[in-house]
Amino acid sequence: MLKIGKLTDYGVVVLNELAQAGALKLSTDDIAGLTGLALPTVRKVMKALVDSGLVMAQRGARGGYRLARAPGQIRMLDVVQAFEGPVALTECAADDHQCDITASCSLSANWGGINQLITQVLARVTLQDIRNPERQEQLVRDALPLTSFIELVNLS
Amino acid sequence: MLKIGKLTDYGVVVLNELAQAGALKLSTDDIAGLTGLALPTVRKVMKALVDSGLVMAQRGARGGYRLARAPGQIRMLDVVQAFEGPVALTECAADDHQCDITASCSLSANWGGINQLITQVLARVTLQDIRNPERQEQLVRDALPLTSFIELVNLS
DNA sequence: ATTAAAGCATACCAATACGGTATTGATTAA
DNA sequence: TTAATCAATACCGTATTGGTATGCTTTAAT
Ligand code: SF4
Ligand code: SF4
Repeated sequence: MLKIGKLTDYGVVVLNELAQAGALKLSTDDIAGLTGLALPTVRKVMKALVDSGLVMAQRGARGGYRLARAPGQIRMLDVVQAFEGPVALTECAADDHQCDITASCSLSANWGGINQLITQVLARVTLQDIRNPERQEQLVRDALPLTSFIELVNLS
Repeated sequence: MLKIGKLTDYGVVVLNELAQAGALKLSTDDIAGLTGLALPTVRKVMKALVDSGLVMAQRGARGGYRLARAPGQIRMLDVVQAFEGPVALTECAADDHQCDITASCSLSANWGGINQLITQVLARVTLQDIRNPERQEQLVRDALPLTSFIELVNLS
């Protein structure tokens, strides 16, 4: 089950709530209440989001969190990277990392393509997109040209 | 670090070797030797590949493994599913599974789009593609139309 | 039939990653 | 000064994963 971490998922949920709130600052409590997440979990999520620069935090009384940019400027890729680091499908794709057989592996260089494709997809879907169910179908429909193109290539 | 499991990765490496061998059957020992993987690991990998129908096994003396279909007909999606089950980026995307807050989560329905996009990508890259480094760049280049299209959508 | 070469199935273990929780400290507005 | 709020760190239990070992079943060749 190829999946992203729960925390990453929660991150998106929180971002969604922040987008809803707009200019209004939300406290940790607010977020916990709105999302149904446990308080400590929210803290952990917020730390990652703040560290990555996706949300701004203001502390002290009447503080809270707000988005650092417009929802249309927050890419899924940013969120994923905030929680899970760089996208590297294989070990050898990550910097410095290399698996036991990297030396003799004839494919170590060949994963780059898929890696980039996945990255592209994540980079092009924004928080705004994911907030809007109608756009979901649109995205998939738009991807069809890609698939048919590759199909042609494969016939060669 | 969004990644696939090592076993999945190894699966591709093995498939690559089988593709190279063509009609010739490879034994577990052969595969271990060619790839540099440990014998028990190869066994585990082969089980998944056979169960999923991607490779045929013939047992007994002079037995061995060979691809069940042409490399161009083996999709990365098939391999990933063979090792990791269905592609479900979030908990709620998998059948029956649902996270603690699914009930109150406003985004539970909205991950479908990305999920399908990722699936599409994996479905359209074949073993043949990944064996050929030159095709890597081609694939990424072909993806550009998709990205520019989405860019336009985002401006609305 | 016998035998040896293979694949098959299962069970087990260790390490890591992950999710979740608690505690304490640092800021800042009122 | 004080209360509200975020920040930092540290901890722990569990689940997953990767890796290993062992014994059994099938089959071709002789
Ligand atoms: S070297 Fe080969 S087996 Fe190792 S991570 Fe890279 S692709 Fe996978
Ligand atoms: S319900 Fe919401 S939080 Fe739970 S898995 Fe689905 S999207 Fe993620």
